[in-house]
Amino acid sequence: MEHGQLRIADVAVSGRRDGPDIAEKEPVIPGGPVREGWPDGAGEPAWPVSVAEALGVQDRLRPLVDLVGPGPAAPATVAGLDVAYAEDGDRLAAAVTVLDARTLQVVDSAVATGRPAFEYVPGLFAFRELPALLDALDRLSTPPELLVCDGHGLAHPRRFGLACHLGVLTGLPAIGVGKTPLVGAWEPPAEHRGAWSSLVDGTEVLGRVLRTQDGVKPVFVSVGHRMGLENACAQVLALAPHYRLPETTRTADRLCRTALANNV
DNA sequence: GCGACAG
DNA sequence: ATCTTGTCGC
Repeated sequence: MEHGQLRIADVAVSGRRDGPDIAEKEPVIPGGPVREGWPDGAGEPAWPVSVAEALGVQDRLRPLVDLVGPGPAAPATVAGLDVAYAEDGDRLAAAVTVLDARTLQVVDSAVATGRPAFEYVPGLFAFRELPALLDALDRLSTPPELLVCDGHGLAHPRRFGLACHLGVLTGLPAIGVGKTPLVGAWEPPAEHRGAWSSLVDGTEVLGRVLRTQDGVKPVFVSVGHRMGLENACAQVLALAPHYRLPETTRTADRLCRTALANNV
């Protein structure tokens, strides 16, 4: 599956490298951009290398998020994405597993290895894993109908978390499922599976705190792209019939870990 | 000014 | 994310 087939948005993904403030231009990753052939804008770098550039990228892509689409009510295939890091944090493996939405069986999968593409900065987390995740998506034989991301979507300081970024870049419906909160206020939902409470920032609803199993810690669900919050939660519940996390993330997690262990 | 802070 | 020991519970 080529980037073209994924319909990577034809937009500038990077930030401008020329700026007045020298201090803010310091590369976050020594050596600069790590990805070649990125669908960058005219004359612009392949990937942001500083915090200032990354913030600029988010600001530019944020308007491209589709908040209208309710999303597929009954997707045939759902993909889970996750990344595992080596102990030294020098190497990583990204995995995508595609499940049959009805049987929850893995019908396709792919792995890509690489290096973290950015320093870990809360709010800029996506820039670390995106290149490897897109590489893995490229290796699938068929595009999935929905992406379930390990991290937040709209529940982000600038309303553009990993799930939004991945959704915009691929054009696919995407939802974010975080294990811990990043932003927003919330109250613990009732103890039973399916119970939820709103994750809010003032009057703005960022997502939902959803209990996927009786008595277990809830997960944080937010819209990524081309999905409605109600539908997103329904999909997550359907994907988590027995465990706290959706089967999509569980299978992807196992795949990238074993891949990392086998140096594959 | 001092914490908090997806993975 | 990753490192860690035992422990509580089904």
